[in-house]
Amino acid sequence: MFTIATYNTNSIRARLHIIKKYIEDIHPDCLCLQETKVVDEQFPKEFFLEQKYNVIFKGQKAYNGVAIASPHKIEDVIFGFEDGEDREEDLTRLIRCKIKGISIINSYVPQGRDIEHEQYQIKLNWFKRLKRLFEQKYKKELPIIWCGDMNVAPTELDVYEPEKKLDHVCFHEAVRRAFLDVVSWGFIDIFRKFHPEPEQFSFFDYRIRGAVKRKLGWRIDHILVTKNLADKAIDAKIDLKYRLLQKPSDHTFVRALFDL
DNA sequence: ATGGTCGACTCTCGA
Repeated sequence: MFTIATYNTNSIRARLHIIKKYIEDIHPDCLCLQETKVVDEQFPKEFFLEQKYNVIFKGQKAYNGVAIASPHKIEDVIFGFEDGEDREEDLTRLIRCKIKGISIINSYVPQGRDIEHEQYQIKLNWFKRLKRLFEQKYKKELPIIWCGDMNVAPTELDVYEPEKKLDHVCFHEAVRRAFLDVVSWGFIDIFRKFHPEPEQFSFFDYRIRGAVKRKLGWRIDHILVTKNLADKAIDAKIDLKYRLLQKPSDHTFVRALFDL
């Protein structure tokens, strides 16, 4: 059995009690975290060691930050794309490694702010760079997991009132096309394989009152896997329970299980 | 219902 989970923490230091409970309950073989919002000197490394987890991370002050934690050996650690275009920020948004022979790519894709904003072009370019990364440095026949906060609802099933989100940076046609182009390299949306039904959301904006109850959410946290892993997948879940345990945060854990 | 809050950090930003 191999379990991978992804969670946008929106400050790892504010969510340690949630992560502790999740590790105790689920004991994921790989936990991919985004928006840790902490510089490396202040990263709660000791917390993970207490849970008997190894951890790799890179962050910056106030924004971004990614980490991968695992009870197993974490090998071949790389930050960023290493494509010659890496800005400082990219190193705190993309973290890659290998665990038990599986290549793991954990990404916190730039949100984009507004379709007119230059940040949106950076976001679209990010997906181009990811596509190139997979084409040049990975082999789709091998076991690979690309997961994280993609800041994209890929289809109209993945957001409430999609007809009103056409100009939203997480649903705009260009961003969906850019994301699906990376997926087309050789990935399967393993969550969707197990849950074709609507209203499966991983993110609820806490500014909207009663968003969970009213099902006003988005599915923007994804786990994509190559065929060889998809064939061994047993189940996938959105662990909403852990969101209800915390002070309003926005994202929750998404998890996939494999018979390995 | 087109809302409003949280976290980090400065006196506001990003989501």
